[in-house]
Amino acid sequence: MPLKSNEHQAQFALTVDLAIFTIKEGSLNILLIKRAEDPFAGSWALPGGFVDIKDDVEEAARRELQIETGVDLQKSHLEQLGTYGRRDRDPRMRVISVAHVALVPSVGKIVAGGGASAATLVKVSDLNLPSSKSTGSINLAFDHAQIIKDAVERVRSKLEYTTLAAALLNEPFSLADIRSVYEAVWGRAPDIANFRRKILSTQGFVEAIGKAAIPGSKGGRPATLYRRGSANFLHPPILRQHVVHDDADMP
Amino acid sequence: MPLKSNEHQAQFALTVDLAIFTIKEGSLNILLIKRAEDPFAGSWALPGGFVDIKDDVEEAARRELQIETGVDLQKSHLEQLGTYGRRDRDPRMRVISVAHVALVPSVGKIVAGGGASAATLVKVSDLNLPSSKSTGSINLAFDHAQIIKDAVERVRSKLEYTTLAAALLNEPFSLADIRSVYEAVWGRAPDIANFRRKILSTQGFVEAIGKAAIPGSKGGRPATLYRRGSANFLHPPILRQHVVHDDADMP
DNA sequence: ACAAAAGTGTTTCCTATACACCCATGG
DNA sequence: CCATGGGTGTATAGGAAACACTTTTGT
Repeated sequence: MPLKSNEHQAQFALTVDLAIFTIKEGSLNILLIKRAEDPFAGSWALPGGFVDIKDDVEEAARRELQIETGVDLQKSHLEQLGTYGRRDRDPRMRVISVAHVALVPSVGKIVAGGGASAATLVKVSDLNLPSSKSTGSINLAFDHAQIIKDAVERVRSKLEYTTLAAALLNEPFSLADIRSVYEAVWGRAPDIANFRRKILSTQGFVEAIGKAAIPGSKGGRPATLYRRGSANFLHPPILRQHVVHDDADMP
Repeated sequence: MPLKSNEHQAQFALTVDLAIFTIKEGSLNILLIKRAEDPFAGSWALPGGFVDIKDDVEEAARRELQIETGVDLQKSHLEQLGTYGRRDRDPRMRVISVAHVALVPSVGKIVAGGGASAATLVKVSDLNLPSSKSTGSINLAFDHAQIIKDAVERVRSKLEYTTLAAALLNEPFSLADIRSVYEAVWGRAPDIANFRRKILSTQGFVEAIGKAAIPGSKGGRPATLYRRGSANFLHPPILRQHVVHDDADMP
C-alpha cells in the first residue's frame, strides 16, 4: 500500500451487512428486514448499517447485531464473510459493504427500525438465491441474494471442520440437538450412531454437565446434556456428501 | 442496509493490498515492496493501491497485480482474503483495505514504483509473523504481518481441498512438481506414491499432454507432463498433519 | 553397471458407514 | 408391555500411510 501522502483519494461510504442465522423449527433461518423506502421498497434485505468514522468495522458489526437481535454479544459467533464493492450495487451512491455472518442460538425481540417496515426470521429455503437448485421465491434487495448464498455456503462448510454447530444451540443441549443442526443446515444428517462417536471423541467439542433432559410426553430415554467445549476445530472434519460443485459465479 | 438517503455518511479511503505468492527455489515466496517514505519508511509492505471511485474492487486488485508483476491476468488465481479496517492501522488517515491473495507460477520483471524503493520476492519463512512458531526477522509495515499470516493460512488450507497447487506452476509440469508445491507450502510433502494416486484419481485435477520431461544431467526416468485440468475442488481433501491450532488472534 | 528419478504393487491400519441391538422413560 | 427416543456394539469396506519394488533414463 504505497500511499503518497499529499494525494487526494477517492472516498467511499462503508456499511456492514449481517447474515444472522438461527435454527427455527428444524430449518435454517436468516434474519431479514423489509425495506420501507426506495430503492427496493418492499423487498427483503439484510440488516446492517453505516460504519462511523470512529468505529472499527468489527465493532460496527457487533453493534448492529446487538441492535437488530438483542442477543448476548459475548456468546454469539460473528465472523467476516467478505466485502462486496461492485460499482452498481447501490443505485444511489458508491457503497462498499463488509458482510458478516453471525450464528445465534435464538433471537430476542426483533424490532424493525431505521428504514425497515418489518423484521423477521425467514427460512433460507424460501429465498430466491442465485443457485442452480434454488427453490424459494422471495427476492432480495441489492446484491443481498449473492451475499446470502455465500453466507450459507460458509456456514455449511464451517460445520464440516469446526465446532460451530453448537453456536446455534442454547445450552444445555443434547447430541441429538447438535445433529439436528447439521440436518437443518445440510439438509441431511449424518448417521446418529457414528455422529455421536465423532462428537464425543473430539476433545473439547462438548462438555457433559452431568444432567439429563426430561423426556417429552411420548417418553424415551432421557438425553445426556452438554454445554459447548473450548475446541474450535474438528480434526478430521465431518465431510458432507459432496454434490458436484456449483461454479456459476467463478470467472 | 437501511439507507436513509438524505443522511450524511462518513467517507473512507479504500485500498487493495495484494499477497502475491509464488514458489522459488523450493520455498513459498511473497512479493513485497520496500517503503521509501514514512510512515514505516524502510519497512517491507504488501503491494497495493487505492481504489478509484470508478473501479470495482476486484478490478482494482487485478490492475495492481498486473502493474506489480506483469503476469498474465487470465492465467493467475486471484481471490479476496478479507477486509482490514482497524481504526489505527494507518497513522495518517482512516484507510480500509481489502486484502487479496494471488497465486502465480512466476513473476515477470518486478518494478519498484510509487513510494517503493525496492520490490522483490521474499521467503515467507524469513518474515516475522504474529505466529507462535515464527522464525523470521523481517518486520512489516502497518498490519501487513497479520494480513500475510492470514493469507498464508488461506493458501495452506486451500491446498487441502482445491486444485490450486497447479496454479503455482508453469505448464507443463510433472506430478513431482505438484508435490514440491505442497512441500514448499506445508513444509512437508505427502508420500509420493500415495500422492500421485490421489492426484490422478481426482478427475480434472491434471490432464496429460502426452509428452515426457527431459531428465536432468543426473538421469532418471522421464516424468510424464501435465497441464491444469478443469476441476477446482478435491474430494475428499488431502489433509495436513494438523498441529494444535493457533488461537492467538481469536476473541 | 550404477545412480537417480519416475512410477507401481502390496500390506497394514484406521475410520467412516451401515445397521442390529440394548437401555430408560411415558403412557 | 409397548412405543419412543437415547445410546452401544460390531462387521464391513474404502482409503490413507508406509515402504518395498520395478522402470527408464544419464554417465
